[in-house]
Amino acid sequence: MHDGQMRVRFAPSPTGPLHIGGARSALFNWLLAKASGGKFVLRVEDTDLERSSRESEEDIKNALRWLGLGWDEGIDVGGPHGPYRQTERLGIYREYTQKLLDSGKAYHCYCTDEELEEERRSLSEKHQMPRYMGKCRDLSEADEEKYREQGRKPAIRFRVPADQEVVVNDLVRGQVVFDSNGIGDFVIVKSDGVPTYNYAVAIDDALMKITHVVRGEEHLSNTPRQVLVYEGLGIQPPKFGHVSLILGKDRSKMSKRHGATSVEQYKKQGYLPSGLLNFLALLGWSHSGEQEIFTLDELVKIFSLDHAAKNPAVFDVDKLNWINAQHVRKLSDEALFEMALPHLLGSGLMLEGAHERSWLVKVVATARDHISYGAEIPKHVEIYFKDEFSFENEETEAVLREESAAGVLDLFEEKIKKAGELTAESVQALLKGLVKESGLPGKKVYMPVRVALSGQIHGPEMTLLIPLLGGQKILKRLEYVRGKLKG
RNA sequence: GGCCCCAUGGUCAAGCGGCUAAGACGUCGCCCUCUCAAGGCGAAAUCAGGGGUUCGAUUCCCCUUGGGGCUACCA
Repeated sequence: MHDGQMRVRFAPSPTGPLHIGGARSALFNWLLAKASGGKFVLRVEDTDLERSSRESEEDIKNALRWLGLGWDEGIDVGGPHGPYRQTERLGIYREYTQKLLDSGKAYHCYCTDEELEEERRSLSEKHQMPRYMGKCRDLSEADEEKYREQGRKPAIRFRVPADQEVVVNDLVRGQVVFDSNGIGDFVIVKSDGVPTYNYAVAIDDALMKITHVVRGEEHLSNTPRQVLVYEGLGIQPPKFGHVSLILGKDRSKMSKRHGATSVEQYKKQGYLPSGLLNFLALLGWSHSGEQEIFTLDELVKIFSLDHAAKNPAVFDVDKLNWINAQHVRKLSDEALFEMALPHLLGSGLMLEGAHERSWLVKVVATARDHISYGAEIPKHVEIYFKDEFSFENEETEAVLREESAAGVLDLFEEKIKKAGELTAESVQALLKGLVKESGLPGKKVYMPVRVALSGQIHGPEMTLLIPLLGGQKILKRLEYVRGKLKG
C-alpha cells in the first residue's frame, strides 16, 4: 500500500445527491492521494442518460466541496486526461470498440428486450443462471443485414472466453477468483451508442492512469468483467480495493428508510464536515491506537488500506452524534456562531439583525458543550430569547407557589436592581448572599429564580443565564411571571 | 437458483496460534451539582454452530447457519 504516488478517483453517477457511502469512498480515495502525494480525480459517470442530471452533478460537487474533499483533476478543474464526463468521451470509447469488433472480441447483438426477457425466464425456470447465451455470437453478414433492414439497432456485446479463471487481486480481500463461464457476454455499448458502466469505467480508469480503484464492495462482482475488458484490449488493469458496505440499523444496505442517507441532509441538520468525515473514516477502517477523534490532516497521516475492514459496518447515529459533538467543542465562538445562525433564523426564535452580534455569539457559546449538531442549538438557547413563556408543567409552576418563593423573588429583584455589572462572579456572589439572607437551602433559592426567569425547571447555570439576560430583561420577566401567578 | 464477499459485546472495532479477549458509542450505577447536560469513576455485555490441523485455537482449513452483494442495453 505504500507504493509511491497514487492516482485515485471518485466516479459518481449523477443520479441523486451524494450518498453517505459515496462520501466514504471519496474520503478514502482522497486520503490515499494526499498521503502519497498523488492525485485525486473526479470523473462523472453519466452514461445512464435517463437518470443522470446536471443538478445531481452540482449537488455532488457541492457536497464534496463542503466536506473539503477537493479534487486535483476532473470535472470543472480539468486536467491532462479529460474530458471527465463520460458522455463527452463517446468518441474515445468508439475507437476501442472498433478494435474489439475488428479482433472479434466483441460483436453486434440484435436481440430485442422481449427476446432477452424470454431467455432469462426460460433459463431461470430450468434453475440455471439467467445470462446471455450468445444467440448473436456468430451472425453472418447476411443475418446482420437482414436485422438492420428490419430497423433493429444493435447493441455490442463482449465475447467472454469460456473456461477461464478471472482473478482479481484485491487490496482488501486478497485473491478472488471467478469462473468466466458464469459470466454471460455482456453489453459494452448500448443500442443508442452509449457505453455501459463496466466498459466505460475500465477504459477511463486506464486512460486516466488510475493506479488504485477503491470503491464499495457492491462492485466486486463486476470487477471480473472489467478485467476481461482490460485483457481484451491488452491493457494492464489498475489495482483494486473493495471496501465493505455501510448498512442500516437492520443490516440491509443503507436506504431512505434508514433516515438521512445523503451528505446534504447531514449538512442541513448542522453536522460539521470534520465530524461527518471522522465518523465515516471509522466505518470500515480503524487504526490500532485508542484515538477516536481525528482531523482530516491527522487522517492523512495514518490512513491506509491495510486496516480496511472486510465486514460490513452498521451506520450508528449515536456514535456519529458523539463524534460530531467532539468536533463542535473544538469550534471557536465565532465559528460556532456561523454554524448556529441558519438554525437560529430557521427556528423562528429571532429575526435577522434583531440582536447584537456580540451578544448572540455569547449566547450560542453556552450551547457548545451540550449539543451534537447545529439543529439542536435553538432549543438550547431558546431560554435567552423568550421573555414570555408558559410553565413547562404543573410541577414547575408549583416551585413558585411554594411559601418561600415570593420572598426569594422579592429579595432577588432588589439585589438585581442594586447590582452593578452582572458577571459570572458577581452573580455567584449575589446568589450566595441571597441564600444566606433568606436562610433557605440553596435549592429553595435557585429553583424559584430559575423558574421565574425561564418557566423551566432545568437549563443553563444561573451564573451563565443571568449575565446574558441582563438586568432589564430579568426585571421584565419577574414582572411577567408575577402577573402570571396572579392571573 | 448460480456466483462472490463477510462473520469478536446492542453498534464501531483491536487481535494477526498461547492475552484476565483492548478501546470507543450506547446502556446501567456512583460522584459532582440549584436543574438538565457535560465531566470523573465504575459495571454489565462479544469470539454464530459443528468438524478438523496443532501440545494449544478468537486466530489456520472444511462444512453448516446467518447476513450482504452481483447476476440489466443501472451505475
